[in-house]
Amino acid sequence: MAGEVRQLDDRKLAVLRAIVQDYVGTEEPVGSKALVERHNLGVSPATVRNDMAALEEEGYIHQPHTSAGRIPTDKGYRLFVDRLAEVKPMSAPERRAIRHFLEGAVDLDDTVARTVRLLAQLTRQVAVVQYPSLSRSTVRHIELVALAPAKVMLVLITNTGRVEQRTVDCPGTVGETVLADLRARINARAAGQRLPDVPAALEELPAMFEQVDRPTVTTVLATLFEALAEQNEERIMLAGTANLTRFGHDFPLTIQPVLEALEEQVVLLRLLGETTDAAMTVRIGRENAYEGLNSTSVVSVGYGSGDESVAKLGVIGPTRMDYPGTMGAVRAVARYVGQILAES
Amino acid sequence: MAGEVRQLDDRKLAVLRAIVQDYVGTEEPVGSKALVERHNLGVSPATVRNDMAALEEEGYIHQPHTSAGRIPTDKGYRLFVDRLAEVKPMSAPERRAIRHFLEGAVDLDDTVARTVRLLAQLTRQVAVVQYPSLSRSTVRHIELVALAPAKVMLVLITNTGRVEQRTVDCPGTVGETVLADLRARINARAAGQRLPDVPAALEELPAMFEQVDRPTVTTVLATLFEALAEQNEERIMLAGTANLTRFGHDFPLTIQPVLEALEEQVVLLRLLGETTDAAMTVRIGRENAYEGLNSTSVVSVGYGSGDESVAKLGVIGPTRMDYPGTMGAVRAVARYVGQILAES
DNA sequence: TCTGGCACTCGTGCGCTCAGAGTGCCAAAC
DNA sequence: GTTTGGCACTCTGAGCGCACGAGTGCCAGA
Repeated sequence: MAGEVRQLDDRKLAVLRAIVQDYVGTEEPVGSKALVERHNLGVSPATVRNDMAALEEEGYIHQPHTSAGRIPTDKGYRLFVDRLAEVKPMSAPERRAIRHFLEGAVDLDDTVARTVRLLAQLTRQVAVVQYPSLSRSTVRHIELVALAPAKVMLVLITNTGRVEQRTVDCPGTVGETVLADLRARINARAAGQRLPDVPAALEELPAMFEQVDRPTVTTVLATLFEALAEQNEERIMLAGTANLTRFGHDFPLTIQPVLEALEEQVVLLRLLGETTDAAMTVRIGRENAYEGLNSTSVVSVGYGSGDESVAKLGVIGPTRMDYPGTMGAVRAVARYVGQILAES
Repeated sequence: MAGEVRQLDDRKLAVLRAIVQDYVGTEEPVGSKALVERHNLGVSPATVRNDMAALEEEGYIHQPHTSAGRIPTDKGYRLFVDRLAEVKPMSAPERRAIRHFLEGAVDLDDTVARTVRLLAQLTRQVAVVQYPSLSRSTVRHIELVALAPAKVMLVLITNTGRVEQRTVDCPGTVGETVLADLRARINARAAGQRLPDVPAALEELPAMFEQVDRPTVTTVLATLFEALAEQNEERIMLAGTANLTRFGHDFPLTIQPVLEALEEQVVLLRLLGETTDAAMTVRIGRENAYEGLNSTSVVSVGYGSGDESVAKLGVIGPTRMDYPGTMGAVRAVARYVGQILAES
């Protein structure tokens, strides 16, 4: 790989950069003449043509038909992102606006909702935000409420502000004192624990109750563990689907599988799951595992309160997208959501 | 209006019905010859042509160009829905499947999510489900949890299974006993009350506490009332946007405003809000207040646990949609969600 | 009141041509 | 050796003309 790249001298790389920039802007194959006109490369079209031929030979660009201009391939975008582009930072006013908009949120739902809309608007693409994940967060409080003689509502509140709730059908009548006792003991042991550690912390609990009450206790605990484990813990919010209409000319064909993918939470979760925690991840075209997204790129990054990344967010757009701008917006938004979450 | 309709004899109505049915099926303007071939009307094409001319005169159908077939106008669909079509009931296996699918839900979120996906799948259109509204529901329990010396978390649980939560910053330290007292008193008065009635029921509460604690009490109550009033109580879930791709040929133009509308919860809420409670509402084309939905139809109906309709659900599709089938699906789903909610 | 016939309209698809943009290659210049 | 200008070649897309077919409106006769 590195060998291949080394064969391309600086001017060829400049040509590739120019091709990507122009194509992203105009959405039309770019030819040698137009290229020298718009970027002052200091060489003639003929020279550029030679370079283009070399770039095509290496698989970085491709021409749709003979005698049309060139468009970048996935591999070309990849090189562009890795070596030719710099993340474009947000301007100070933009950063202020982001922060201000996110600060207005009243609760976690609202924060996520605002984040996703903001991201969609900034990038003019489809934005995806995963809720702060349960697996990394800790128990703030667990509440038990009697609804009926043999029916209990269980509410789980996490440090990220998330609330999960379940109704439990108990095997027998549940006394108010037993319930209060159970509530107190559960919280004493579970509060502050990371969610995956909770079952272990509560292991010995049934033994501490009288024989009669044990079935109730175990039933409640079972439901609690279920809520903890529930993979539907992984929720996602979406915005900006209207931006799909700006995808391109041949778009009815492109847009259908994308819309389908967006409807499948599982697909989106896996998509974001591929993000390596620390840095920003860019998946270009066929690099995406999901087939329907083969002509789109995904830019994603982890975010979280404090140092730890507890969830991910990202943007989905056509491979022909403004990578520097998109990456800048994604990074900025992730940073600010993290701050907001840390504060609340 | 009634006068105009009376001028159309039975055969003309039959012709209109046939035109609607054919156009919905084929998506192409339907001509007189094709019409007599596919429906045995017992008359010749020429006769049908005369009837068509009359129908066009009255504004029920319209031809895109001279010498093309006819397509129904909004007014034509309206007449079709009002007088010519019968709601097509779901088959027994379909009903069983619906019920079975909805019964698998674990909580309210899940119920709504399943409902909306089901509706989208059945109608092959875009489905919208409003969460059971807070304003009609009653308080099941209100929970207060101390998070920090001067920080309290407030959790509101309704009889529809919905959970709202807020953190409250109190003016001073809050003692555990005061908190327990407050919790008990709030619940004693508010439990079972309809949400709008809660403020009145808690009016005299601050006076029952010692002077020192009153600021805390009023702050907590203020947040509670805010949570009750919050218009964001009105949440909505959406599914089936991928079905937009089946909208029609000129679809890039049609689809954009629709996607925009779908992103705006406010628009959707107003849309469903127009539903009159009892019966099913059908808004055809320009009958929709929102401009972007001028070439779509909305079929919506209220649903709820028991007799009372606490929320609404519906379907958005092209004006050229299968009204009888869609209406049947919407009605059936609404009925079963109501049952499921009543049981839980 | 319905029907068959007939002339008329118009959109669509097909084949054709032509201009323009872009390329590849080659020989000359730097 | 690299760059440049020139030239022939290719291909797409727009524009045009034409024939076809579907569909209509109207009229005279049943």
